[in-house]
Amino acid sequence: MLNLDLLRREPDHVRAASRRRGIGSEFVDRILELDRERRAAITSAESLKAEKNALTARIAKAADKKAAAAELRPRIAELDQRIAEAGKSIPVLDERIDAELALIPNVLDGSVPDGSDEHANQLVRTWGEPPRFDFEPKPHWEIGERTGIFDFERATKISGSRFTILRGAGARLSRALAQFFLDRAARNAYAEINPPVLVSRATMWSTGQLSKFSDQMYAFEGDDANDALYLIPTAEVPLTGMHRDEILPGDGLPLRYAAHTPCFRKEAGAAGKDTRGLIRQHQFEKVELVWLTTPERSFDDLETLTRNATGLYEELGIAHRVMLLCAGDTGFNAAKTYDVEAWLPGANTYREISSCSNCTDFQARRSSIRFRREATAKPELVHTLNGSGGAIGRTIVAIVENYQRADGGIGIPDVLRPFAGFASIEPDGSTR
RNA sequence: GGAGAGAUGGCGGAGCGGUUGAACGCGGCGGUCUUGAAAACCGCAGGCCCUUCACGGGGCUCGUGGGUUCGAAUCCCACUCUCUCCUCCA
Repeated sequence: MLNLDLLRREPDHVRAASRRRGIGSEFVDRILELDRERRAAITSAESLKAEKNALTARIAKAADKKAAAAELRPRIAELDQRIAEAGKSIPVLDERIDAELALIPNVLDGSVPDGSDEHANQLVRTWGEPPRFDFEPKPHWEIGERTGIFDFERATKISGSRFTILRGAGARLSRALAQFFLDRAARNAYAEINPPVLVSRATMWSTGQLSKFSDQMYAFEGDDANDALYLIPTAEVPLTGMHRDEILPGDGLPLRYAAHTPCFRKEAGAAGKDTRGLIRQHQFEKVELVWLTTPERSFDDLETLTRNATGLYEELGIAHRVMLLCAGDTGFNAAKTYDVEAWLPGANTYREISSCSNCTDFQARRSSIRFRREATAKPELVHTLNGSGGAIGRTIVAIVENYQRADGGIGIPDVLRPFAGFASIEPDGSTR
């Protein structure tokens, strides 16, 4: 959620930020007007309350309380009426301001390039060379189906489209990747968390997912709207939600968390995109990395987080590049996002494999996650960062396509072998 | 699912319907003392919002939402959550 105070003090800054996102800025004046009305209502209602409280205190101090109460009761009753009248618009205005504010994306960092879509994203760096093949490299679904490690047909039978069954070496590879990612997260000082994957509406709301992913999430209806439970679209939700409404000691920051969870997305609006293979699934696993950090270091921490993600693909020997997303491509909560894109020989292109974002105080404001620099200091909002480190399904895709052999078998990257327990997947699906 | 108990400040724990935003203890912060530390002693301290250039002033806040009352942490109602016992269960 955007800082209302920023909007009051620097409306032009917010207007400029909206323009960069390619959205209108009429909301600025609308909110400022609502805010003026709201504050006027609060001020008048509160001064009437103060008047009333003074009368009540007089009764409390009077020698004869009954007599004092009898004398003052009519004036108090009149004040009660005026208080109710003066204050009745406040909750309505609150709601309207919140509703407007909830639709405004985070203010972009100055380093984010202009542009409306992915074509304007900026190449930051590349690592590795795309592998050369002396045969025509195949897409992962072909290799996977031939070896039997993916079973799309039966997955469709039991669940529908955009689900995949991993079988044998495929399932083991998935498990090995989860272990590998978690192992590296631990080395990089992330605390491992195993959170619930069903979360309450309040949690979804506070992490800002309801506005961003509202049509992307699977929900279980409760007896009423408030006991609905949502399947998480990413572990970012429970990991940042954990500290909702907390004031953290400043010397404990940054907090770094890693969680391996399944993630669930409806992928509404992605019809026809990535229909083959396991690039875009309704259910997938990943290890998510989350930081709660301080404002002055959050952009440096974003670099570290991104390095943590790319380090995984360096170890796996998969060529990749880091892209700085342009204004139009940067997500709602983020002030700045780096995508890590892995080279996929079957597709002959780079595809997103991790997305690392600094949400600054945008998420923390809605979730009310704060910290104190000193024991006696005023609480300030933390900055939150999140990124995948890494995405298990998409990494399987990258391994299968990059390590495919002419005979239809698949090599396993060296670092993964101790976790997998095998060094290759043979054309018949067996392992060596 | 059934029965009971309870929800107060960072923690523990008080709180006749009226200077209780909240005793007391621990913890925290700042002092005094000390070469330094500890101990002891003294003092300061919740959060949110409105207002003010500022000093300050004001409102809200004792799980949440309603109600009674001139006045509610204290009384009433509903809800939520936690704990104990029973039941069930990976």
